[in-house]
Amino acid sequence: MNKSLNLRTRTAGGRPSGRVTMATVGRLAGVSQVTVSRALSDPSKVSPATMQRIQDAIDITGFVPNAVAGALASRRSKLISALVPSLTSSVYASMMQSFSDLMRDNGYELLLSECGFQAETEEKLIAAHLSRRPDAFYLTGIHHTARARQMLIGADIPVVEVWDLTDAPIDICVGFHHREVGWAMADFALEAGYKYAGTVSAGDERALRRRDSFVDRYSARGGTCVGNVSFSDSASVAHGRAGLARLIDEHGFTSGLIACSSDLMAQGILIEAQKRKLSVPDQIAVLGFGDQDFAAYLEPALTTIRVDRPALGTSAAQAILKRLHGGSREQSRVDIGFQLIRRESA
Amino acid sequence: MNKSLNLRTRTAGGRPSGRVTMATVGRLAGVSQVTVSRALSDPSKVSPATMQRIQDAIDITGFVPNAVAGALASRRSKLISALVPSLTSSVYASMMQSFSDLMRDNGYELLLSECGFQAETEEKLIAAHLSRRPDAFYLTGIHHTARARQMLIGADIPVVEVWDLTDAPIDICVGFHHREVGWAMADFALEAGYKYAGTVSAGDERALRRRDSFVDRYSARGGTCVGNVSFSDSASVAHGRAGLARLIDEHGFTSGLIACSSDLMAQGILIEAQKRKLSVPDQIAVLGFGDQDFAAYLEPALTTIRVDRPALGTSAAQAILKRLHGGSREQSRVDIGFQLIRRESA
DNA sequence: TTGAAAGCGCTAACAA
DNA sequence: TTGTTAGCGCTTTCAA
Repeated sequence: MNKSLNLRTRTAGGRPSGRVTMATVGRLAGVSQVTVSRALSDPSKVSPATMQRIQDAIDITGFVPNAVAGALASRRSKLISALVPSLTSSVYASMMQSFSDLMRDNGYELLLSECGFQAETEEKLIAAHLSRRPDAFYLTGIHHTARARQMLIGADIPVVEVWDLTDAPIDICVGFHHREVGWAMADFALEAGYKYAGTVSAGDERALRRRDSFVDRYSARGGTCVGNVSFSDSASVAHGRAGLARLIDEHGFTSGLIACSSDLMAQGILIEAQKRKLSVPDQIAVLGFGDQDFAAYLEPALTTIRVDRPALGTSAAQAILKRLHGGSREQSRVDIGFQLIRRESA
Repeated sequence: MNKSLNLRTRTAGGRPSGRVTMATVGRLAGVSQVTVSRALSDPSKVSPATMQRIQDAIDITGFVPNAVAGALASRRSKLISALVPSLTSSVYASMMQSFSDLMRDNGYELLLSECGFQAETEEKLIAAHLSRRPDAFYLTGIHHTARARQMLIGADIPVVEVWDLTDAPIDICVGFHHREVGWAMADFALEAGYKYAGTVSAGDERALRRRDSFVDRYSARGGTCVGNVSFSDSASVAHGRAGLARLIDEHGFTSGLIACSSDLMAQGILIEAQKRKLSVPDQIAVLGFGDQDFAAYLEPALTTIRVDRPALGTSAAQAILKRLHGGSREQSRVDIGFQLIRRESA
């Protein structure tokens, strides 16, 4: 009684619950510190009566367990590091969402940083994150510096590379072949009867790879590629509009299909076409990438490549969890595929 | 020489650098463990020759400092907890970006979770985050459960509440008055000559607060509010389209201004209007909120409320850093304001 | 079912 | 400039 009063006073005062430890709780409940630890990690290992007293003590003190100490002692941080190129791009965000949901359901929190599109920036962040001893690592893409790979391998934790596929993953990789996306877009363009095409792309490496394979296949099968416009930074509606303008004004594009690196670019093209009173898809056909939320609700509705982002996130999380719990050791590769969704814009 | 060889062998082998500690590095460099710690935290406290040997030892071993142990010993985790309603909404993401950039420049990493729009979910996440002993806490909005406030106050760390303003912040708060936004929208509508108005909103509390103050002011000053449509979840283009449809079909809206809870909604309305061949802004005027990237590039360009999201993020970070370094104790409140940007849609 | 003892890998005094 | 000594608050054996 007296004790609890003391504790309440402290809680009301200056530096409170931060100082409450398992030892404090144990003292109040009349048990040792270890018993408190057990009660929290596995209640079945503690008698119901003891459990109750501990619970009361926790309520009184407002005890919040110190996961830092726990992590140091157990060598498990319950933290997952994640590096994404951009927080603002809803493409990455929407897959991150399903990834983190599943992780959190299993007791893991996310240490998230934005790494941009440069491997050197990523390398520094990997070092910073590894010092926090995450239990697993999420990376976007398959291109990393040699030192980054080395550090990651040295850390001896599950590493998942998402959004792309390679024969030599660091550990696990979940994604799809961007080259095949380009091919599918080219085949579609040809089969739909578009003899002329242009491309508008953002500056990231995967987008450029899709574009290159599109152009190769399209040309190889007899299409005429009128011009390629690319921007060094991320996709945006503004770039989409400027992209169509440049295709027309600088490359003499008059009609045909435009293959975009993302739905956002495609949206910009739709708007610029509308402004210039060019009919879509008759004069200008537009093919997006991503099948973002808005794609089906544009006017005309966007024909695009759908990537199942929730599945991407879920698969990545499942692969990590399997390693973490099950403990399987073999490298794994999951091809999530993609799908061309034909709507009205092409 | 021998030692370094041993270490290399271990690194190539099974469980490597994870086991390398400051003690290992020190042994290799011929100094004690503390000297390694000093060399890393403040090189000026160590002689250049020693520094060099330590650096070599680090390179050879691939040593990655254990920040978990560091945090436990120093009681500073260099971690900032952040809870945002949604990762996919670029509105929150773009402010988080500037927040995290500034934090990272000062050596802090982000523990980020999505908390949705319910205070109960948030409460659980707050508890989980606090157990990791973050050095500061970032919250979205000012509505939290009593227990959440209590835990946060008990943690005795800087807490910043962003996106809204209140007279009773937990600690620091940075935002603007949503009520004033509604008033500004109403005043604009009236002064621009729109006698009829409708609203389309997402389900979050701040959006609803803006809408309510819009409706109050607009009606009070003589405008006629034809109808309000709201959705229980987040804003989207699809909801924008459906919103206009419902305003017209269910509320008999024929002409006037539509005040939206976000630019995304506004965009949907623009598209639906185009589809229905209603001219904007002549028959239907549209007023957005947020001034997102795309707003200026829609057709017609969107008239909207600009909130300086980078400034929001930077201010929040600066306030935290000031507390963390300077150590000032007084509560602070920063009104970041907002601005109506008139373009073509209204 | 419970407890005692020994660390986890660092930082923070205090000495030398 | 460097080292010694104590912890930080937990988890992990190992005993009782």
